[in-house]
Amino acid sequence: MAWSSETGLIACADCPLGQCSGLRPLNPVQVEWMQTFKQGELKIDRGAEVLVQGLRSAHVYTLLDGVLMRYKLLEDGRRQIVNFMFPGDLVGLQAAMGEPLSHSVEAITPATLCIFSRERFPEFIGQNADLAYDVVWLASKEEQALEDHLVALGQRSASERIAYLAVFLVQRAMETGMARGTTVALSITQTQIADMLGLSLVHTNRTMQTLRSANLIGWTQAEIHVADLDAARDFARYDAPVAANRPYL
Amino acid sequence: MAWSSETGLIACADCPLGQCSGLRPLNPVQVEWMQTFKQGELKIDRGAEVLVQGLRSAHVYTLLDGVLMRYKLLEDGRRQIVNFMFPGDLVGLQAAMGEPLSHSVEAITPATLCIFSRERFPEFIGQNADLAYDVVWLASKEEQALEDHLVALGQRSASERIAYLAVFLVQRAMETGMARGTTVALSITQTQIADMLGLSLVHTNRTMQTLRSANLIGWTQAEIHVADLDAARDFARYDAPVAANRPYL
DNA sequence: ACCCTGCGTCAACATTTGACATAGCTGCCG
DNA sequence: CGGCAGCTATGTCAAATGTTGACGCAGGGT
Repeated sequence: MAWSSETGLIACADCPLGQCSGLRPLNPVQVEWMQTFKQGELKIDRGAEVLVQGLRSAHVYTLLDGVLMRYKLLEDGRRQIVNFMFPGDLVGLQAAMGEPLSHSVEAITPATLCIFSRERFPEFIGQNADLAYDVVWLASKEEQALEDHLVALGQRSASERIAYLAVFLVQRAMETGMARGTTVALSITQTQIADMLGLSLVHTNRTMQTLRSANLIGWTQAEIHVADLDAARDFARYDAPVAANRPYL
Repeated sequence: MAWSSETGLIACADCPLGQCSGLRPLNPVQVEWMQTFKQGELKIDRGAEVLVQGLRSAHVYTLLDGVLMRYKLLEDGRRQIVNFMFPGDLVGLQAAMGEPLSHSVEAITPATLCIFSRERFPEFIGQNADLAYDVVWLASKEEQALEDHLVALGQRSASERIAYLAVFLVQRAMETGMARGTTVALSITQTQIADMLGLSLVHTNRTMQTLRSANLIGWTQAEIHVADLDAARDFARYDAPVAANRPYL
């Protein structure tokens, strides 16, 4: 409280992520420890870039609010969206390793991020075993998500892919308290969907219409609505990962 | 030495990975620390399963010698190979997190693995900051590899994908000292290539023939040979990641 | 009010890729 | 030795997906 009133920033003790039912709250010692590493906050609009492919970033972030996407660009302009990031996700782990980034990160909703120093990251990991473990946990989960995306791109048909992505996004939104029931207010363009799933824009459009008229996936500019999650999961042949208690920093 | 002669196992001080030019050797303190965690070795043949999707494993491994593949199966039998693993890679990080595995791991050459206890992994991470950092580093690198695979599946044509995979494998083999020049003796079946790249077996076969007659990629049952690495990289539009000094455990 | 621009939609057509059937080759094993 | 299993190779055809170009609608700036 003192911290927030002095600095105008959110104190770690008041971290909004603590309210999030899908996330495991930090204990008081950890909160205090995190607080010493918090450097500030970043508030950005939809469309703003957080990190740029190829550069080394001086910061690592935790996403406090909003949704981001990570993508890679080829020189010829092709874009592959690699994953979407929800509150509690660690942004820029590669930066923490002192490496140039292999991808860019852009906000797809207005977003708030918590800023940490890249330089102090080794110290951060070294001095608190629990949190080091959590970092590994998050990295392992991220890897698991990418595996699932790989399966989608490699093995599934266009309609299965779109159903898969809808289920994936709705689930992540539910975990992080961003969903009302099974509906998520999230504006994702069809171009973004196409770039994530490796489909052409037009084919994405056609396929989405088919799924919509089959009443499987209701996906509009404004929101994603999956009436029957189980039916959609079944159609996409996607086994939902068990919602473990996700840590955050 | 004492250790190896007493137990018949390789002592960490004699770890074959220490000879590998692409890997950063451990310092003596770390070697000693690793030694206390080493539980044994696993020697397996081509085709043997190391880890099985859906199960919890009691062990985590480091690959000492050989090549493995990680894959996910769908209930209907479709298989997506997620990545290949080379000496020095950490196998079963998810197991270390106490989670059921999201993928299986199978040897594609005879292989030797170093066995660590899953239960003691938190302790391992907690008591040695350097090594904890290395674990995060490895996880981050693995994530980067999966990103590259995603770009391949999402954005590249069949021939680009095959060229990409050839370059990827040759590079990893070169880093780990498994290549003679730009040739790698590694038996990968076309079915495996197809399952990795999301192509049908038949189309994979045809495309490989095309690449072979164009003298871009020489890929046979017995070995992968890329005469001109730069040309192949260029064709696949694949930017080789800088070969940083990879740690190992 | 105007003109941008971004986004979703539609139709016609081209291309890539997959499916199926079949055959040759090799190594293994009884 | 014969036969089976796994792998690579070919041909033909069908289906899935990509490409191009055009239209309308909404929002934002001048």
